[in-house]
Amino acid sequence: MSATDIAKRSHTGDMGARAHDPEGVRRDIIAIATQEFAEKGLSGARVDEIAARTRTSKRMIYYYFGDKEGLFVAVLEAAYAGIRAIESDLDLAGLPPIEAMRKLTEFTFTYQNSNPDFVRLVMVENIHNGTHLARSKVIQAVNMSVVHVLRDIYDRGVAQGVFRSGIDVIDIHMTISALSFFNVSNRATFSLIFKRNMGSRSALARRRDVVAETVLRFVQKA
Amino acid sequence: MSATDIAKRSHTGDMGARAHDPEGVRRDIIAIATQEFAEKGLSGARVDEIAARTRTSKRMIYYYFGDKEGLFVAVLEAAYAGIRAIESDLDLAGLPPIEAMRKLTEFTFTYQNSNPDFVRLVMVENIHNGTHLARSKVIQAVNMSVVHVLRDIYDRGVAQGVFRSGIDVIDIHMTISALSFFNVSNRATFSLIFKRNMGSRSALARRRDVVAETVLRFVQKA
DNA sequence: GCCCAACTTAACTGTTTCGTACAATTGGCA
DNA sequence: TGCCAATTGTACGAAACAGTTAAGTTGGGC
Repeated sequence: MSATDIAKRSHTGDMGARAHDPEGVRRDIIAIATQEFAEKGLSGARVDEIAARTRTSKRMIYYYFGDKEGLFVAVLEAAYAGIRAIESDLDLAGLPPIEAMRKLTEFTFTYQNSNPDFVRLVMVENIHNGTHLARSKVIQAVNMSVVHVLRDIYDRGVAQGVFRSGIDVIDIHMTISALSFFNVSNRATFSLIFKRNMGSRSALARRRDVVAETVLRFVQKA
Repeated sequence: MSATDIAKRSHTGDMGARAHDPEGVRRDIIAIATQEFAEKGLSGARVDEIAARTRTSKRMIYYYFGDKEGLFVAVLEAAYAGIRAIESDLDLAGLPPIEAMRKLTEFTFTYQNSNPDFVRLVMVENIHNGTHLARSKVIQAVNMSVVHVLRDIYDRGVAQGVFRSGIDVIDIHMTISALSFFNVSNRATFSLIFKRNMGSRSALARRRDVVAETVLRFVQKA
């Protein structure tokens, strides 16, 4: 938000965009709105507040996103798109099943703990019963890729005799997600009740290992 | 919370309360507010709406709870008090460690899935970083009882050689909570993305068993 | 029976907040 | 160059909303 006039310059001539920079404005609005919605929820966030922190004005929010809910949908879409992009870079197909499963679990845990905004947006959306996600066409297919990755790992594990058979991969994914998600979503109340700092570097590293072990013990044959 | 007019009668003459029924009014307000806050969040819920659904008026909310946040704190306290009451009736000390651990896990899972309002209130409170829970003196000790129950089960399991040693009981509790909580908190988005009805009777029973198995595999020696 | 404190009601207030009307600007293109 | 469509800024409206004012009512103790 500081010296942001550079973006204009760097644009090639593909589309007129110098003082007019619709994409940049969109991204700017979404970035700020992400923070506000994640921090205060859908009803708690204020359009005026978002607009004030943007490099542009409130009028632009309505111009690009229609209304507050339209903005929220766009924010959700951007958030889900973020995790997908990184997920595909993991290259788990090359690893032995056990290592791959551990790495996938650790990645999920670390990603969610490093991106509390993402987790909180999903919480907010769930409070609203997923109505905005349902409205979005883009997101539906996004997380399905994880299942394919998981399926490959699991099937290889069963074939090699290191994983027991008969497990639903969605169950595995649900377990990995739940254990990773909870550490962020319930950090405030849990830390308070049990007097733990769940956010410290060491606590996170320890819990990450426990989660990975939990998942492995669930799928392994032994 | 249903037929609650008995309380009036049972009141001794310590304080006048017949047409004046402060406790009844309080409970009524809290019951309605619980639904509204759970459904729409702290900012999303409307005091006027809560008041309208109450048998009394908006002025009473301010009379008894000071302001909207005071009401939310009272709602949170009531919600946490609910789970504690039932938890102590489980009598797990009499069961062998493995059975006790399974029963505790199944109870937690079933309770949370049967009380989505409780789960959603905790979600809402976490979105607000636990500031209201921190303000409440009552709740701090509440959930600690679970840890004692768990400690007893775990220690007996280790002593009998069926559980491996060196596990932090808070980790066990966190795992049980996470796996139970997620099934309610993320039901909307998860069901949508993976096209599963996580709320059906059969899906719940199946998942409950998977969760119990996950916990047992985590603590058992084998 | 009457007085007082607890309780209750309805109408009201001052802000906050989403959303819009309308004017103005900008840059590509004919 | 000058037009046109895509943007952008300013000021405002109308409704929603948390919280309050002020005037009761109710019932129990004296």
